[in-house]
Amino acid sequence: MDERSDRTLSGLPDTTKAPADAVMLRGIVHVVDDDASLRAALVSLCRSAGLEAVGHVDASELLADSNPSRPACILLDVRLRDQNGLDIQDMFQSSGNDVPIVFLTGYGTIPMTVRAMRKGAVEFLEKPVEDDELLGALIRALEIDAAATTARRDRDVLAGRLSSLTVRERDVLGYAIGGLMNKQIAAELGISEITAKVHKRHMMEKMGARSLADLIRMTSQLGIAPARQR
Amino acid sequence: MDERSDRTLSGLPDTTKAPADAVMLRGIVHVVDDDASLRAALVSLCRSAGLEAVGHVDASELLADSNPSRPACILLDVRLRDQNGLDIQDMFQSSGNDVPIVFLTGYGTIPMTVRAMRKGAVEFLEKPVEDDELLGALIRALEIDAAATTARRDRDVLAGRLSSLTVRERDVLGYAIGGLMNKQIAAELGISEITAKVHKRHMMEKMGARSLADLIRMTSQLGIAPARQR
DNA sequence: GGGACAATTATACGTCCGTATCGGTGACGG
DNA sequence: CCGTCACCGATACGGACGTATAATTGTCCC
Repeated sequence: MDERSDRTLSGLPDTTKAPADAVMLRGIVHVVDDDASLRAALVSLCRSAGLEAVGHVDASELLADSNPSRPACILLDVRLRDQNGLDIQDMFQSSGNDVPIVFLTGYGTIPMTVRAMRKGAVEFLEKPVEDDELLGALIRALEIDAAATTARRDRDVLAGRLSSLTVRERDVLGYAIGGLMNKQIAAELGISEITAKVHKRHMMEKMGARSLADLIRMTSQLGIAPARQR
Repeated sequence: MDERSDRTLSGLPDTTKAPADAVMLRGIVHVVDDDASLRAALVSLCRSAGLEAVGHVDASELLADSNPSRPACILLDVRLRDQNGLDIQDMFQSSGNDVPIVFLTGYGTIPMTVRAMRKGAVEFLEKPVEDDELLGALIRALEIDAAATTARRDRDVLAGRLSSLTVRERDVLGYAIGGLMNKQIAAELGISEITAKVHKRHMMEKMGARSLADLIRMTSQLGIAPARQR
């Protein structure tokens, strides 16, 4: 059953022209600090500025729960009781979670700053920090993740369609985006041209691609390279 | 069998698999420091490590001469006599020159580090610096620019082909990469399908595109969006 | 055993594409 | 004045494409 009736140019809902989505689904700030009183103060500061916020003693919950459906950012103390904030950043990265991180530290050094920023930290702030400066950084982080979230969601839709392809359909896709003719694709797979056409047709339907141009844009977004070039 | 012996996806020479190119055309380190003795010491340190290096009192020469044909990087002191290294970084960016910068400073702060790193600095080092650390950073910067240089060169070739198109050919390109049929392109331009075919043919030849897939990859590399989507 | 699905092949029809060949207009510069 | 170039148009042909219709085989699972 095909229920992709209302699709846009690339077969995806047009998120770029739907700011309501990003506004309705507001971001959340995860405050990670093992000092209970400071944590509470940071959380309440966020809330007073209209930002949703929750506190965490450590980052284990956040590392386990990678919920990519909602914009989020992390306010992370560099020096925790039993962990290093920079190592936590590494763990997020190696687990493929690119949630924006705002660092906060009492005893920061320039090498630490370099390391954190090089790995994509949004900010690296020193305690004591101005409220406005901190909130500004968090808002910026949330905006970054809001954009990343919509992009990731689009990408997941495409990845889902891709995974719905059969082996043969996936084969044909690889050659089709290389600009090969049906006849060449068939020869490459050792089947008749007619069969290749059938696979191609099914593939285009499943991918929701209206044209070869559409398909190529989708695959390049998914990082798929042609199996062979014409 | 095919004859794709020495061509890549976009019809350009495969620079990614030609390390000889990056090795033969070695990078150059531009040392910018207004302290003559320190500048000389840094230059000789680079040369002792086999890196080509030249010294500059200020960055005006570098800003004026944007020679993108050769890999380079800049070793920049944050505090110069009459200029701020971070402002120089800004000027490079606003002039479209993305040459990698390694900062060196005696009195650095974390906010300065954040600012520099956020704008793409490769490293932010404090004086006194270990020779190995500095050289490592410079080598990394040169490698970054070597990759950027080849990418830019490829891009320039494509941009050159694009600029060789006539107005009509450029129009047709915009619609063709949207997946429109010749008939639709002709209707869009208010001309006959035959004429549209002619323009398309010339366009494909000038762009060096063997297939629509080729063309789309080129245009996406150039940041060209379809004029209309099918 | 039968239903669902993937993979395969075939014939046939209309459309689209690329190309070749021919011709006409207007603008620009040597 | 004439060559060059951009732009426009037409006819025609072979091949490629998309689609519809139909059929066979094998596998997996209930």
